Amino acid sequence: MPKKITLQEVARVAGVSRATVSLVVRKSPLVAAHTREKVEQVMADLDYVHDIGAARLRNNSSRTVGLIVPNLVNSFFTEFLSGVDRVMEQDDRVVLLANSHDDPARQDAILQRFRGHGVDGVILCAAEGTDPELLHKLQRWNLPIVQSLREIGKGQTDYAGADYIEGVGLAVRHLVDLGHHRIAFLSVTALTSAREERLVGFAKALKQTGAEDAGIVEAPLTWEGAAQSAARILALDSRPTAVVCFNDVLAAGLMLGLRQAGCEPGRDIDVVGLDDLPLAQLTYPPLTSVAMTPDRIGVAAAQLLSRRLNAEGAAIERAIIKPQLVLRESSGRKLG
Amino acid sequence: MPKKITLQEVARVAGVSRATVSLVVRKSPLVAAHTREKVEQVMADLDYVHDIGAARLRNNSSRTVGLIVPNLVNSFFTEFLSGVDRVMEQDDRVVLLANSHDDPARQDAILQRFRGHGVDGVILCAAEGTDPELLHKLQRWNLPIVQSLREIGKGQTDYAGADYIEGVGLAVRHLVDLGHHRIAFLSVTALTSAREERLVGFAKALKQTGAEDAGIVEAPLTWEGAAQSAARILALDSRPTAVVCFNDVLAAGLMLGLRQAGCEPGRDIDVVGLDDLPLAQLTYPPLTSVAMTPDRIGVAAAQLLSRRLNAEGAAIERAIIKPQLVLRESSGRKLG
DNA sequence: ACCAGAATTTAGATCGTTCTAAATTGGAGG
DNA sequence: CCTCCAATTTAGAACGATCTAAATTCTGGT
Repeated sequence: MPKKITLQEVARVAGVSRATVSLVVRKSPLVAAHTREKVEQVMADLDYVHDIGAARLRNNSSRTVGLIVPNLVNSFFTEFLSGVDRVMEQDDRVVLLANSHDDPARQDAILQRFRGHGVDGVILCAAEGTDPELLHKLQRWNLPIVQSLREIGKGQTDYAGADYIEGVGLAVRHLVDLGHHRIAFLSVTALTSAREERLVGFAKALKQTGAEDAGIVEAPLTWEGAAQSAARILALDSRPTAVVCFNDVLAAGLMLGLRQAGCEPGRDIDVVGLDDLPLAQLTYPPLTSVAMTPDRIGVAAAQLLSRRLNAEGAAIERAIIKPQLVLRESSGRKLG
Repeated sequence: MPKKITLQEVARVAGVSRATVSLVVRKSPLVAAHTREKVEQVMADLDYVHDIGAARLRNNSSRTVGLIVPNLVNSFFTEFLSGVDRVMEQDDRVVLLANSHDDPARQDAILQRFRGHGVDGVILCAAEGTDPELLHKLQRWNLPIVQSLREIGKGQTDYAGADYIEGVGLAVRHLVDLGHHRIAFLSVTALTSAREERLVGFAKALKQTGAEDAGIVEAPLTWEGAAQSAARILALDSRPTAVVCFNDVLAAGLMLGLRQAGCEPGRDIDVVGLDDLPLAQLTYPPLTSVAMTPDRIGVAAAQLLSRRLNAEGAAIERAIIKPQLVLRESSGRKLG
């Protein structure tokens, strides 16, 4: 087993001091051009790798960030993840990924683990039921944090998210434009800021347009759950002519359930989803949805974190991505 | 800014030496019960966090593994990822995630970055076109590696994957059982072991069952590409009565394209996918698919890596997950 | 040739841990 | 009370980098 190549070793071969090699590694302008060249040559020859862990010990920057998501099966989060990764790679940082499974205890454990690994900062999509006290703890730990997609302790940290109030508004206004009056909302049982925001958006849009709230039905966040909720939606006192759904997965499940109940989505009842995941194009009928571009949110979150890592005391900032309505066939036939 | 709590500090407060605290942290049986208790109390009081980076510097184990995937939008990979993460969390390791975007150069850069961060090992889903020489490089670097889902240099490293030969076989046999004779295969353009394996499986299954190869059509790995390939499939010399698809995304796209061409999947032509992603349940008609349980593959890959990290010189091992046919409505009506 | 000041280079301490080898403590047996 | 051995505890040197402050080498101007 050949021994590890260290700064020391490179220095010896290049005939300079450790400190000089260190400067070269960090691309300091202090070192003379010809020395730099020689050292770089030697580094290449010896296949030297800069040990970032050792460096962090001294200078306190691990070029590492933690990312905590509540879930890895929903492609909304994975697209988000993809956006984060892209920016971090560009920034030459590495992403430590962890899945909280929407469990605050697990989330705590993950944060401790990340702390132990010396991450420079964390992007957090808070687990359902997270105690807002967590933010103070992070502050005490001096761990820079950006929240995303879900927010606890509104406005206390940087935040990147989508404008779901506007998103639901787009959906409702679209339906009203088509002539709908009685609109239902298919929500979820999980208590997150994501849910609250959409409900607020729904109420607001109804008031704005004068449409009638045909009822809010809750389902677990799976397509099966949504399929089962179809019956409950069809049984609402004032039967809705259109349904806005918490997200595309629920919308897809709902359409399945509706069709099983003999009610054809897009003809007998209109359905609109939120998020515009790829699957929205593959359902039958293709699903009208409001695009939330999770990858762009991921990019925004990553940029917010980079900014904060570079400028310690920067003011708290929010990046809210504007949603966009994407018309497909689950809604759109003009009504009477 | 309160100064960082270190072993030294804990030792001072507890009235013991640094070394003793270190032993407590690592749960060594050497330390006396009452000392251990006192030290643990102090650690809790001071909110001490074990600096794993510093530890690694001395003992060479970072409790960190790298995971490289070629893609983060395909939910096959994210379920895989989810499985890996679960095992690693249990094992108290942290996952460094990176996306190679199927680009070998980027993949190289990622490996260098991981090396700099001192990962204990890597799980690699090799990018398309990766030079098999890479394996030797990794060996020289002394970096333990497990390949998964895609394999370069067959049999040279641990590998976890699905049995796509058998998977395609299940699909074909199912179709033949239904009475199909002329079966086409919708493949992809990307040159990976994943593709080769399926083509082998297709050829083998045809021979086995005596069914006729109605043609192999290639599409880019997107549902749009697959939709466009529908026309080409319908125009094959010997028009197929059933199509087996590279994966569910292509199958879903294909069904869309077929329907646009006035050909109803599940009635006029049967379609079978591979992978059984969640979306297979949401397409119309619901897609018959062969379940590859990517999360289980992820679990297997993670376990292989753990094993290797614990036992340096272990023999090379392969974990091949058995596929399972899931019947839905895109195939199944008995033919003449 | 000499000197000030800029441009480079460097020695040595330090980051927070673990390792090695040795020191200390405590009991049992004589 | 002393000896010996096992059970604990510890001092001090690593690990591979960066920082500080000081030393050295270059300049050009006189």
